[in-house]
Amino acid sequence: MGHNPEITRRILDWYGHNQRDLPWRHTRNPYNIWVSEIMLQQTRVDTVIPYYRRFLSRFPTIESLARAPLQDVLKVWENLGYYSRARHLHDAAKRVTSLMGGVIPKTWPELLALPGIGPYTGAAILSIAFDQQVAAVDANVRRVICRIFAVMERIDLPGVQKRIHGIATALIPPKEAARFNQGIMDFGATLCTPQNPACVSCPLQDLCLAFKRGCQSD
DNA sequence: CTCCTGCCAG
DNA sequence: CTGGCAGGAG
Repeated sequence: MGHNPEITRRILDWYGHNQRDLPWRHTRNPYNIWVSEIMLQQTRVDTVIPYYRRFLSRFPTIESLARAPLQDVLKVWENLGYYSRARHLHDAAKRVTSLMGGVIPKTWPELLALPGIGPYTGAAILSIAFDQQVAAVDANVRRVICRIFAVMERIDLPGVQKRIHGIATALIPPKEAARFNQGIMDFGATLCTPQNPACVSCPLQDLCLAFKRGCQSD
């Protein structure tokens, strides 16, 4: 579909020089990655960091989380908002511990069956923690791809979503899904932003169809 | 599909 | 103060 190794190369290269030093980037522990991804839903990186640290120091393993009373979990989650995320996380930890021997599943259907894990979070865990070749497509990735490939259709149409996902998948370099997914997300979060993207300093400027057409705001 | 949640920009 | 966002649930 949109297989373009040059785009991939430049994103990886950009990421190599510009990646943010975030606590969850120092681990591949699936439980830690999972906690970070749940917290990152609808919540900014800067807000999440202290909660992530505190949560993992209180509940360092999935078993310790599963064992804890919900009230304790909610207490650590206090003021982070979207408390159903904490309830679902706790619920899922109990299921994994009691039904799956405490091992976080490595397959799409098993992961998606856990509460709080949808298509995005499932793909993030599979790629970042388990090195599987799946695209983790969040709002940042959608925006970046729509710009580079000048996807002008309404982004909420299922067919368009499918096409974006196909492009994202085609861009993943062999064996590097973890780095690429995080790279393109960082790229969208810090450079190819919703408003006022930094096109002047963008390493993809000459390949970006939206820039070429002067419509990066659409 | 519609709804939900809190934050944050307008 | 309103409305848009964003990912998942129902």
